[in-house]
Amino acid sequence: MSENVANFPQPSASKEAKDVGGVAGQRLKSFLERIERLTEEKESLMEDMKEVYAEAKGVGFDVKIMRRIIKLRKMDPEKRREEDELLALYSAAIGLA
Amino acid sequence: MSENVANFPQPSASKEAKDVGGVAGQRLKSFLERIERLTEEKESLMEDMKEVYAEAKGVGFDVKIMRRIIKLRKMDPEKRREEDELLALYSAAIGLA
Amino acid sequence: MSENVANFPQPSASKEAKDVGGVAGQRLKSFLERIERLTEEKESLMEDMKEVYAEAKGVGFDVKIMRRIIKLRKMDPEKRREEDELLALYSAAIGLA
Amino acid sequence: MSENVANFPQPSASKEAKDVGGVAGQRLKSFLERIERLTEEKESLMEDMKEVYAEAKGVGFDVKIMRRIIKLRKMDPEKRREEDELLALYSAAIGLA
DNA sequence: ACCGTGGTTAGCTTTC
DNA sequence: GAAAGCTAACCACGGT
Repeated sequence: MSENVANFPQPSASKEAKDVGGVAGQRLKSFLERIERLTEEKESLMEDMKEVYAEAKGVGFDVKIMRRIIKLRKMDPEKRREEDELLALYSAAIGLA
Repeated sequence: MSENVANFPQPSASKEAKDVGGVAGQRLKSFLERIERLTEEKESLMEDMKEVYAEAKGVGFDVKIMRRIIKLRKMDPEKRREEDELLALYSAAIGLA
Repeated sequence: MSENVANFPQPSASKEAKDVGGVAGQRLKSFLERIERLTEEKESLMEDMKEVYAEAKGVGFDVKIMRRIIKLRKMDPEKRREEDELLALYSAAIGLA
Repeated sequence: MSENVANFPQPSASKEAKDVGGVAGQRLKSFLERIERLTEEKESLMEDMKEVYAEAKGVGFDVKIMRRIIKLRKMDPEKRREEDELLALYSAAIGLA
């Protein structure tokens, strides 16, 4: 297990609270801001997606089914075929319609 | 990677669909029923929990805060202390109130 | 919106920290303990479920497929049929295998 | 409840399976592709975020705490203050450290 | 009464 | 292979 090597200098007597961390503080802030920027962009895209779904729903498409389709299209065809086969086998074995 | 050793016998000519799997089918069914039974019990408990929260809310307690308290009580005190300390350190370093 | 009617008495000068809340504190504690008891039982059941899945996996069943079966068995047959039909319709419409 | 107004024409005798849906099929495909494009972009951003966290971790920062900080910075300060106050009140009431 | 939002839970991925 | 963290689906609540 690695210790927090970024542990702040822990100055025994810092006069200014804002100095806590010093350079490390700047570094941390930078990381956080990068994350926050990316998060904003991500949320923007998620908004867009919601709008697309809403529009599709507005013209009568079933969103839940659309999601299933998206998933299916994303899957490897071979893997999908195998899983479906196994599902059919299990279903038959227990008498599930 | 281990193959599905429980692969059903795959009789080339089973007369009855319900026979697919045979003994394995019975075994599978048993597993599924055990899971389903446990799931029912779990859902019953979750219902009970919801009722407790509802009652607490009814007499004016804030459910969200209650959940936070539950979480805190569940945490190892030492670990919690360490995390809070680190949080305070980081907060100070970036000037977060 | 209702205020927190359970707001504690907020004694202006409580000598003992443990007196904060008084009767309400007792009430809160009781709620929390009920929740925690139920949570324990729930987690125990979840452990049991994990064990069942592990056992099934141990004899060669595919856990992921088992989960799908469980879901299917839980669904209303009519609703399931409708969804599958819609899925087939959409799939055909976009030329998905 | 609104019916699926986008229900496909359901031609009683479509000669070509790929014709199912016709115009609606094109429309659906378009929606799906828009979603998939946005999803790709989102996943790319998520990759970036993971890299930032990995880099931060690499120089010794605690990722879990960073996430807590991000959350705190995102919260409305006033709301946060209120919740913390309530948490403190409840904690005191039940004698939680 | 429905829509939208927030929170919780379950499933999947990845790490150890 | 087990455990943890993250993501996506589900659900219930509050708002309009």
